Amino acid sequence: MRNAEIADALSELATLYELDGANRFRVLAYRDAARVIRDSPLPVAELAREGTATRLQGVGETLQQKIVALLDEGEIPSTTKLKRKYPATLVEVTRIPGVGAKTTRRLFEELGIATLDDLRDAADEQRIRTLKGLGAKVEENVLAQLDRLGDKGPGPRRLISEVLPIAEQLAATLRAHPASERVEIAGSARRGTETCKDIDLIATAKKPVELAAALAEHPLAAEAGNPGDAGARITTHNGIPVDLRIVEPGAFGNLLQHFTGSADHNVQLRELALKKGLSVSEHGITNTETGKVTKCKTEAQVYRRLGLPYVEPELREGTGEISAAREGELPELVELVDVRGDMHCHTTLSDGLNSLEEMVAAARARRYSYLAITDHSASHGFGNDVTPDALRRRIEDVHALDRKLRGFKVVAGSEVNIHPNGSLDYADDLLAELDWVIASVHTSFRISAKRMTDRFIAAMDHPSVDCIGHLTGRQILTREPYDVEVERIVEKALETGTMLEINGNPRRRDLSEHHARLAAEAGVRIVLNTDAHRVETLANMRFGVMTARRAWLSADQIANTGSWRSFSRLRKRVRSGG
DNA sequence: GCCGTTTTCGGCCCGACTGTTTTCAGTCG
Repeated sequence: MRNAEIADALSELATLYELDGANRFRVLAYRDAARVIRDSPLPVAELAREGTATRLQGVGETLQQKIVALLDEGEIPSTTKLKRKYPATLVEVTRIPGVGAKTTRRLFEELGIATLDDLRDAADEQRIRTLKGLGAKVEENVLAQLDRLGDKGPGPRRLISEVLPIAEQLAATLRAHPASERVEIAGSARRGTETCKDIDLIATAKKPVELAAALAEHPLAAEAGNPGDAGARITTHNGIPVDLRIVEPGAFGNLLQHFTGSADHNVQLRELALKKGLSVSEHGITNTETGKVTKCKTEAQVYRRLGLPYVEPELREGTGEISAAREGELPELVELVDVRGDMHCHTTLSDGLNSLEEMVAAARARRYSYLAITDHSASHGFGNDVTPDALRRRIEDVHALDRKLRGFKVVAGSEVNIHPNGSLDYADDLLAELDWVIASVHTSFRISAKRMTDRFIAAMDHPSVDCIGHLTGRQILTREPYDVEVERIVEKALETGTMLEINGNPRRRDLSEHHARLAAEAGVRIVLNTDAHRVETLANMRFGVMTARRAWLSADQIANTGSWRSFSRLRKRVRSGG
């Protein structure tokens, strides 16, 4: 059973407990555990069977037993029991924004509302207002939320590549406005998460109302609330909610820190603060003894006041960064400027849109020192089928171009399919002629985790394979990762000296930050690649760097932050002419 | 239900907003 399914089961049970009026900290414990399990790079089902799932922060003996029961019986016994009391459909009702567990339970017990359809009928017939404490506004909200849900589901998350450029454009406009002083992007976009649901902007301004009005009148705004001196709220034409908050300069650091989050990071930070007699909020840091409030101009001051060094936004996920900060063990994170080359891109030879020469020129314009050309082996329908002869001619072309260039290395490579049996798409002698080989899976996704893992392991055992491409094949928001035993992959990568790629395509981000952290901690060499299919998408390197930073990686853990010479030395096979 | 450089028991973040209330509970981020 996948981590996501275990997490869903615990999360459902949390809601059932909540409906039942359980201690709210117990409910919180189930939700926390669900999140930790969902994000774990390890197979939690196996850990629970071995009795070692308790090493996950937030999972104790009780939850471990419930996971084992879930595996054995298909459902947690407490869930089965509670479902006799509350229909499972009530869990859906609690997902309506504005309707929580308490309200749902009353609607069920006093009006017999069990499903979303029941809820709509009751709101239509104005029966909700007959309950004490609930009125016409609640009915109005319920109907509005149900309509919205019918359209597209609740507040869709979007890829950061869709959201961040809009955030940057809005921030740039506001910065250029004469009324503005400081404008920063906050929220998940600043932390570099895979998806975002909205945009948070934090600003200080000489004339706050004018700056707020500038956002409300921005051409990207389809709807705007009333701009005031505290800020403004708009929705863009493509439906992204944007919140601008304007604050006095003296508390800019507090507000930026608060709205950058994450929620988990902030909770842990406040817990730490309380132990030091300090209470943290977006307005400042209060000494709980004296009541004295300290306001901070910068985030660094916020952290300093709590006795911590500055914590980079990408690390603020509540996954150990606060204790690392206390110990002075925060990593020095890799930056985009550290990246010296891109080892995965495509051209018109397979399914790319630009020529070899165009891709090289674009890489040089990015001030890289090297670029690997890695068209698909294409036995399975990626654009043109790159035959062995075509690949041989390509190798010659690449080498000829490389000889012409000074201070830049063009690398003759290929992204070779791994067949279901673990064999590769080209003959060994041809693979040996290549300077760089990425092995990837593009077909037969639905095989067992064991067979998929064996497939990768066979490829890593091949002497010509330098790197594994987009390990799990996931496409964020649209395709689940395929089942693969990441621990075994990591072990084999270490043993054979095979590198693992972080694919920077914003749809992939694969390795995920969780897998990348696991692999790098084990000592596997990581490569940041874009898998670009046109010159523009070489710029996706920024998303790869975001994943690397969220995986706590420093430049020295990433192979392509060094010169071509040093990169070359890190490959498992020493090649001629390298 | 989890967890421990102030605790193996007694804690477990903070504030804003909303709708319905005359002081607050529920919900949310």
